[in-house]
Amino acid sequence: MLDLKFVRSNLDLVKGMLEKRGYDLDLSDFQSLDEKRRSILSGLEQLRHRRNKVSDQIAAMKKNGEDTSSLVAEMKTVSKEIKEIETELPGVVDQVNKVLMLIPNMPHESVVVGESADDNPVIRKWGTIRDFAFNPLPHWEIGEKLNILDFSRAAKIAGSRFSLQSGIGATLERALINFMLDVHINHHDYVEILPPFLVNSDSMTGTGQLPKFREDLFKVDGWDLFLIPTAEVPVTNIHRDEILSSDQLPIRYVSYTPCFRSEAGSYGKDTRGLIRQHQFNKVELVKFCCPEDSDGELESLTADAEEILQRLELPYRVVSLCSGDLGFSAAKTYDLEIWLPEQEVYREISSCSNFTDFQARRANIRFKRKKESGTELVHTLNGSGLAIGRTLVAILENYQQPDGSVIIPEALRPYLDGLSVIKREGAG
RNA sequence: GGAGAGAUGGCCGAGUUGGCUGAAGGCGCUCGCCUGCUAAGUGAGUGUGGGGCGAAAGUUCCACCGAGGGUUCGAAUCCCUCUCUCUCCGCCA
Repeated sequence: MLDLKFVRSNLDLVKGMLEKRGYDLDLSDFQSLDEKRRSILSGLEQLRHRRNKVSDQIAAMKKNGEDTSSLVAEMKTVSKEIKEIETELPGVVDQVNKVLMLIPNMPHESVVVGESADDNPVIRKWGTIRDFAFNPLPHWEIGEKLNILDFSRAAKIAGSRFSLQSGIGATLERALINFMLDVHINHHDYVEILPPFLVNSDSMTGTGQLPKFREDLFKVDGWDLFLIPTAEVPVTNIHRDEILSSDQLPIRYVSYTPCFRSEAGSYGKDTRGLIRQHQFNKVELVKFCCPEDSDGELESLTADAEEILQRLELPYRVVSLCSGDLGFSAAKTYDLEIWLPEQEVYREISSCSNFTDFQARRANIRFKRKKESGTELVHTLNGSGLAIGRTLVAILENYQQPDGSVIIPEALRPYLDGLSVIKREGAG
């Protein structure tokens, strides 16, 4: 969330931002609500001040054996009054917070104003798109023919939007996870994290999934636990309610987890294949840094994710999300989009964002500079590095051969016992 | 799941007849002094959040001793609920 003081003193700026993002949020009574909160609070504090003073006085008088009954009687009514205000205040505070929680982050100054994904500027392209001498197949056909993907049995076991991989299809998934982790750990200086895959509502609130996006989450019945929609949630919450030291920063974590999303509101989209699933694997990059470093850290985080695609020799492009396409918490986002030859489109495979202090304020993640008093909020960033399932899709589709086999990118072969091509195996 | 113990500042750790305790003491850290380096010594300072006043340095008020409620003029201290940690038993990958 944004800083209350910032919103209070820059209300017009915030309203203009909402418009650029295409948000319909009414802030007209925010000011009066905030003033009401403050006036109640200061009245309460005056009463409490009086109570503290007189209580001390009573203590002193009792020591001297003086009669305190009239003061005690007076304080009884003051206490009652305090209690009344104390019951009134949380409601008003909640109202202010509720509004504050619904305001998205201020976009970075470099973010282009636009309405939708069509307005996202392309920053760069990498790799050459292969010229197919035959009609390339979609990955689900390739996978089923190779007997490594089985969607109908996945549906029997769990339902739609689940997948089952077998044989080399399962091994390839595991190889991709290890390959990506190794690159980020050994070449990019990230620390590996294996977090809980279920988290409580405090954590979901800390990273912004709650309260606004509850319907996107799977909840465990009878528990205050949710299945994580991304490793961002547990990993960012590692430092919730902590005060870090500036010489610890930047902190860079990489984490493999499965991700669970209800995909509410995406009926009819990507109904076939691995693109949109209730459960998928992802290697996530998460950073905590000083405010002045977050612009640079976003560039390097994006480059780290790109390197995976480069090593796998998969053609992609980088787009910068425009104001209308930008996520709720993000100040700036680069999407990595992979080329899919069958559909002849670029599809998102990674989303790298700088959240500035927006998540940190909500999750209360602060740091202290050496030789300075006071605390500041850290900046948080994260990005996929990468989505495993979609990478598998990209490999199957971009490396498919006329005979139905699929060449394995060289960088991955050490993780597959040297295997260089996937051919049909085993009966199903 | 059963029985018991605990939760205090960056860390350790006092504080149970309720009342100058925002909290002793220690460690750590910062600044100064001293010692030709290092170590030791020595003096001072050192929580967070919010409100008011101030251009600022600052000043003042309120809150916070796991979380939430209660008793009381007054609670870190008493009562209730919850969460977490530890020990023992049971179960289990």
